[in-house]
Amino acid sequence: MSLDREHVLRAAAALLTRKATASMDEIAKAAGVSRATLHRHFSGRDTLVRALEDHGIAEFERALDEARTEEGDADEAVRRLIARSEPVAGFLAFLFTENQLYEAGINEGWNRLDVRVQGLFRRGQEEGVFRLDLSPAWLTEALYGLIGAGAWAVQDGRVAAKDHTRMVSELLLGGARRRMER
Amino acid sequence: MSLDREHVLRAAAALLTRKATASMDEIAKAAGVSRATLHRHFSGRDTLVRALEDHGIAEFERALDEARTEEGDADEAVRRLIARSEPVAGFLAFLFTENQLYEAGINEGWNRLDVRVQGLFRRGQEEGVFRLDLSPAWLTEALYGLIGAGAWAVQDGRVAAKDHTRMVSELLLGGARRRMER
DNA sequence: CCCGAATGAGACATCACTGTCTCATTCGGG
DNA sequence: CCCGAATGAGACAGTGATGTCTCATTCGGG
Repeated sequence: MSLDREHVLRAAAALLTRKATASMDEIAKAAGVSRATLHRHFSGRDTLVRALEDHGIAEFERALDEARTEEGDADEAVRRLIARSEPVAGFLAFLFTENQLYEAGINEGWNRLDVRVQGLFRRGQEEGVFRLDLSPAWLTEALYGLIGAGAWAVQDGRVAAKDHTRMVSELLLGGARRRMER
Repeated sequence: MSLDREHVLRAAAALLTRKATASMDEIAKAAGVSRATLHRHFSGRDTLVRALEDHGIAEFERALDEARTEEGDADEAVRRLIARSEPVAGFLAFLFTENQLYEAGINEGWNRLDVRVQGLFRRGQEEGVFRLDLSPAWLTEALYGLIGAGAWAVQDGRVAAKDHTRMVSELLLGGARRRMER
């Protein structure tokens, strides 16, 4: 049942990320359902967008939980987080471009995640794993941006799906990690 | 004369990046002109978006020229490119999110730039400056993503404007550069 | 100071999208 | 096999945005 819902949301996120002005008709077609059915599941565009935001936030929070970001080396934790986020990268990309969420009331949910991610980078700095001249806020922003860019590149065939996690991890960690003195 | 145009385009890009469904009325207000005047400059929304794309592409191409990306060390060239792109980062962010350009006919212009940026990263790899396990295509995508994320973070007050270039450069180059054996 | 050009404000018809409805058809569990 | 639930297709009115127009006002160079 909710597998249908998941499928529709996924298609909607993919389309709206690429074309934010898409009509309900286009979204329905992209999801492979009729406009009537789309309306039965999500009464109106606002509801759909809200569901997209909620679902994306919930899924990313789950990734954050499963990655156990408080445990182990910070760089390994970041790597786990990216790997866990990969399946929901499409939703992340949507949330990232949908900056409109900074005017509605979704802030609380999103901010909660933001704090956790920033906390992870801060921990890495305190433990001497990450360089100190790049702020946690920026590293967080960069994480979102790179995951989104990666998802988009995969979806567009410019990068192989199996390389997504490695590409994002290597670039972000390579830039964030402190040079080993040696 | 065209300073007005530049101003309007800049405001439109900033607004549309944040809220892609903004009405012409909202865009006009954001630019500080009346809807009638906005219409006198750009006859219709399509025209405006097209102008935004063209202007963004032209400006980025200029940044590419001025950075002289064929000269000197590749990593320094990338740094110059990021620095030159900073003033037009807002347009870059718009182009990046406006992935719709992959269905219209703007491809040619954009592809031309894409080839040049990828070429720069490829040169860096051939000269032993950049690591080989991250493809030029991905590094290019990451460059766009990071510039966009940076512009967005600055516009939102999470990063100081003067830090934009350094933040983006350090992260991207840190991740892309080959480790010096030493 | 003057006059033409540009602008702001608003009215207006048009149009695409939206949300709701009906009805025929398909699907799937019992 | 059967029946209720879900779906697809389409019609329909309501609504908000759009594009065009007019007119009064402001602006800026000569």
